[in-house]
Amino acid sequence: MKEPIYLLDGYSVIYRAYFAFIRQPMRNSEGKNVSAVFGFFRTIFSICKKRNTDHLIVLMDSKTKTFRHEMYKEYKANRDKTPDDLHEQIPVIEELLALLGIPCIRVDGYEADDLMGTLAVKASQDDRQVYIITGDKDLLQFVCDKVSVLKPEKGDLTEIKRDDVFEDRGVWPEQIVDYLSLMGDAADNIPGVPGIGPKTASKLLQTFGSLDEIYNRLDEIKSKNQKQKLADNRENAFFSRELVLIKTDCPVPYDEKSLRIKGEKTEEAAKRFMEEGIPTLARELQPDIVAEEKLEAPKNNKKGEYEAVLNEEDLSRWCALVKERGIVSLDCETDSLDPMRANPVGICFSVGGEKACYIPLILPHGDCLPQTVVRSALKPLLEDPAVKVIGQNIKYDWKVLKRWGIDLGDVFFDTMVAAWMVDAGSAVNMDFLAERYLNYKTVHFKDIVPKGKLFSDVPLDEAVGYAAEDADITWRLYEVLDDLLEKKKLKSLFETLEMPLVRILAEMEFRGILLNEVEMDLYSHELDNAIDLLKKEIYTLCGKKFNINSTKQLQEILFVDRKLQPLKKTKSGFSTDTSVLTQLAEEDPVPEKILIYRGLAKLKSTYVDSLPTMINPVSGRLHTSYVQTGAATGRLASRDPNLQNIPVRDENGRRIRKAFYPEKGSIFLSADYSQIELVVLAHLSEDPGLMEAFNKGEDVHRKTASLIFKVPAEEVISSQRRIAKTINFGVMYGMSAFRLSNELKISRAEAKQFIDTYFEEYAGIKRFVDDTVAQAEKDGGVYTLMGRFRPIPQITSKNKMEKSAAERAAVNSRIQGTAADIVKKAMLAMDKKLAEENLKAKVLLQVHDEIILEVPEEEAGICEKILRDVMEGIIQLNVPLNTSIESGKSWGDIH
DNA sequence: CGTGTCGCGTAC
DNA sequence: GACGTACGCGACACGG
Repeated sequence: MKEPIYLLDGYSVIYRAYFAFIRQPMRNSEGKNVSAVFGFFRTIFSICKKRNTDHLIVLMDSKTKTFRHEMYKEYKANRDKTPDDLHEQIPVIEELLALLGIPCIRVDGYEADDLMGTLAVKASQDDRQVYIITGDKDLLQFVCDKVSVLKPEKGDLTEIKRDDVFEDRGVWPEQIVDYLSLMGDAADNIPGVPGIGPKTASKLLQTFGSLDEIYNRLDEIKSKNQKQKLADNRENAFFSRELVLIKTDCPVPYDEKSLRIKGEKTEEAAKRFMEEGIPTLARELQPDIVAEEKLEAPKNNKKGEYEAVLNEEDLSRWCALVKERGIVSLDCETDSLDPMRANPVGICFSVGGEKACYIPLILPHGDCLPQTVVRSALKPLLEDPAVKVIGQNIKYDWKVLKRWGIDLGDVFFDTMVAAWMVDAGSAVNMDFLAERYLNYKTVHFKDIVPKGKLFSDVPLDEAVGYAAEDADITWRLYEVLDDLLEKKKLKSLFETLEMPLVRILAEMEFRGILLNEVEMDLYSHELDNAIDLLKKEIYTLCGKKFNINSTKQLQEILFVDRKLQPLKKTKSGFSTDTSVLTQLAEEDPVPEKILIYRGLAKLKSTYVDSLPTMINPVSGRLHTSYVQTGAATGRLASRDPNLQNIPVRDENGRRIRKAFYPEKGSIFLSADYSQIELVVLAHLSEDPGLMEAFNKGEDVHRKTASLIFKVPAEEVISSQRRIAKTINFGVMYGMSAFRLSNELKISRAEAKQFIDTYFEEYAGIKRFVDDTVAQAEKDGGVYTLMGRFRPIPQITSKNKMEKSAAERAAVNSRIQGTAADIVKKAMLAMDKKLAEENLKAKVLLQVHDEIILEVPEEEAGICEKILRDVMEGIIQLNVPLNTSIESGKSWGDIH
């Protein structure tokens, strides 16, 4: 028997490699996607190594049209265009194949499938074992004793033999062609028999054996429906069969020489892998190769030593150790993800040295110390301002412990916040951070706690291994991230802004806000009636019932039944969003009703019905959670519930705001930065025109209108001001002429004219945009005024769309991020001032450019003054930063 | 039945 | 395709 050969389906493996990493593409240091190059060669290398072979050939599809296109010009017609960042990788792959001397064959007019089919037949006749590496199902038609398919899956290859084909699909390899002819293939645009999928196809073939037999004995098919479908599509089925049948007579060389990897210029190939930013593969070829510049971060993936603390002796030993060191990493295990409801079931500590302990707190979980004993030992320790506490998302632990009776004395270092500052573009959960910075694979919560169970149900040994590990890893991450913050000059921002903010946010969340439940309930019923009425009207107008919430069904109604004009597309059909419905409302009564229905349904489901369920039964208040690492720009996010998107723009929505009210004897005080993003833009760009507008206290939109329409400010009419306002905001988001023209219902040319004039008049803004892009290209990201960095790797993308999206994000990030820094700084200063003045007023909410306080009535006057002074004096910009302050007996009274 | 994705809509 | 940053709802498709 001769050496087995390996036939690799080039494009199939390339595509699978690319899409395997699509959610988190592998990028080299320049931000270029290298997923396909990496995955493709990793597959090849692993075959050569594991199978100890050098008989491997790569087959590629013809670059010109094939005989299938001649048969059927729609062949593969509905395939999406290859993404640009994949397309760019193909020449690199070909270059590397050549350097490595791996045979790569392409024959005009034939697809790789046909080349593989031909070679598979030749080789098996030549007494060789054949392996076909592909992710496509078509090649299964060749599987037999001598031929099997290797399918790349999860970085590994699964071998598919004859029996496996039957097991997976319910048909034998020789039936695969008929099977595919019946079911068709959407990806290749092969019709098949519509309505027959894989299940039915295999059932039919099991009964009848082949496509010919199915049609010979059509009368024996019981299901009328199936019989009809088959009868109607006889031609389609047989035509599909011709397309699916792979050729075995292509003009392709088959000789010992052309089947082998020559493996010549491996050093050059290794170098090339390094250049592409794939050191892993470079080292496969040349283990001692080193990167030109940067060194890998030191990894710490030693296994930790963990112990359970079950007696007073061990407890005091740990307490003494923490006290002596004055610094500890801490992690609480609890019975709920909601920190305002969670009770601790165990606490763990580490002070470094890859050692950690776990103190269980409830019985089934371990023969543990009484909670009162643990609490009185830990309270003086953790409340001591001389003991620095480190945690991963420590705001959570802080709140849980506070409810348990311990108020942390020095919330010193949050590894999650640190990781986010170091790289705002990546994940910050601990499992990810451990792999990234320590090369350490953590135990996952899911793997030790069965679904529906609590952490306290887990046996003590396993619990120790998981929980203590969290404290241990948190400590290790602290060491690495502390260093990184220093190196990246982010330490001061971290220490003076983000870490102090952790406590402020925790306090705001802890306090919560009152919501009038009775009013919400009342409103819910009113909405219910209004929605019901609208539903009925819509059904009557349409002549049938359907689910109005389903965009799919709605499209059917609007664009098929009512024959309205689809105006916009989405990925999977026609859009039915507000802008479309508003336009359609001009010629049909239904869209108008749908708009109203949507508005009410949104209010009801997202706010009116949902908010009351989140009121904490103990405090009677609504406690949001601010996600400090939520936005890459530096903004906060709010969730569970999100109190940063409570409606305000129309009356119906404002009724929800009105249901938020202060405690008895208090009022709400709100301070809102006026136009903070435009002010920031004026400061950063130093554009004289924009600066002048703010310095003279002019109406900036009016001034913009006067500039672009070239009329005196006092002659600007409201429509001109509206356009100017849209452009002012649009510029900060990088709005295109296309979008502007849609928004303002003007022509593209007009819109472009406006934008051009805008940038002529505000030349400083133009320069700001250009400088920002240039600087982002240089540094791979942008900085805010206070030095916060946001990585934007796509800024060097060759994909036009990706590149311009990155440019917009760069410009917007500097503005939005600087504004976010300013508001955060003001929150800190405000909190400090209130404490200094011994005031009872508390900051409750932050909504990006606004902070809201709950203030006892007698403090209203003084607080208003403090608030204004703090907000307006927090930073000296080259234009004034104005604040509008309002107060009220409900949130709805403000604005 | 849970999970992930899409379309849509709310905020700034 | 075409405006930045978020969160969350209902529908739907998919996989067990």
